[in-house]
Amino acid sequence: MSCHTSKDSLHAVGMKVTKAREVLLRVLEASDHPLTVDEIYDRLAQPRPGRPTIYRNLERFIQEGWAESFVDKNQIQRFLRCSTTEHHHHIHCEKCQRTTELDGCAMTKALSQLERQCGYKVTRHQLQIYGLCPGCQKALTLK
Amino acid sequence: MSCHTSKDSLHAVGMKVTKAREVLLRVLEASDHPLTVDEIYDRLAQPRPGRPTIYRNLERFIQEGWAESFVDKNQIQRFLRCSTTEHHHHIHCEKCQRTTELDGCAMTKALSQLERQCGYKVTRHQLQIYGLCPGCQKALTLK
DNA sequence: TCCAAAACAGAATCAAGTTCTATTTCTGTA
DNA sequence: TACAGAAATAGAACTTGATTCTGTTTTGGA
Repeated sequence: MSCHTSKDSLHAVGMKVTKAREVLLRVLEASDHPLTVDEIYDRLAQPRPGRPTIYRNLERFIQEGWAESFVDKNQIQRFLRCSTTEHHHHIHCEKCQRTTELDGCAMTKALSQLERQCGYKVTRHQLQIYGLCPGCQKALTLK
Repeated sequence: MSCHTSKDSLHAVGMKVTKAREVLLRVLEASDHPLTVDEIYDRLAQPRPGRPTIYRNLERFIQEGWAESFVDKNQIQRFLRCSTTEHHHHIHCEKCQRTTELDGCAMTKALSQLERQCGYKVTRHQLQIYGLCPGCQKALTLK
């Protein structure tokens, strides 16, 4: 039984194991949708890390590929845990906010075609996909 | 000779023709890359509209489909003029910041395939593509 | 157990963006 | 051309997400 996943991960990349880091990873993992720093803050039991600590560590997590952030439509940064460090995208349910990690990237072909069309050399891209999750679709048809 | 394009556009949608709006549209049109509100502000001759006026009108322009905004990596909102109200994307040069409007959307097929795979009903998406424009590629190979 | 480096706390600060109210500008009508 | 009502602007004040800074605490290897 492995109760030490986060500890091991932290060690593996040479980061010290601190309360703040363990609890932050736990909060991110427990959520099925991306969280703002305020939401993370509210979910932490006292005594809890301060906001600067939260920001600093989330930044580190992103560097390691353990998490991603994006800016939502209210211009607030949201953070979510990723289960893979491979390039991938997410789909967000517009109704319940649930976020699902997608396998791989569906755009590779379209992008190489694009390169030929516009003359640019594509280096990277960001894609946010929004929709209705299966559960919310069902809820709508029942009305 | 049509010197009244912006005036006509404003009338067409029932917006009053004001100095602020004309000058804002002109600044957006004159730039080949997306501008922050501060950059727009700096390009306006005095007496110039205040920041609230700039934000308010850019918002209106976006509603009309005349412009788009996105949040850059420093979390600052940037605005760019669009030549079409059709759904489309842009590619940004990472070196010179130039932005090019792309024809149509290359993702339609990939998204409907995605729907079948993940069970979500896709409602909308955002795509930012980054790369090197033809000019900057050439400049690199000459070094 | 001890020590140096790393990490944290918390107040202060920064700055993008918004709100609010008084004033000005625009445009249709006479 | 003058007027009136509606729309828009000016500019100060405010909100708030995010960062900086300094002194203190924690971590982990020796």
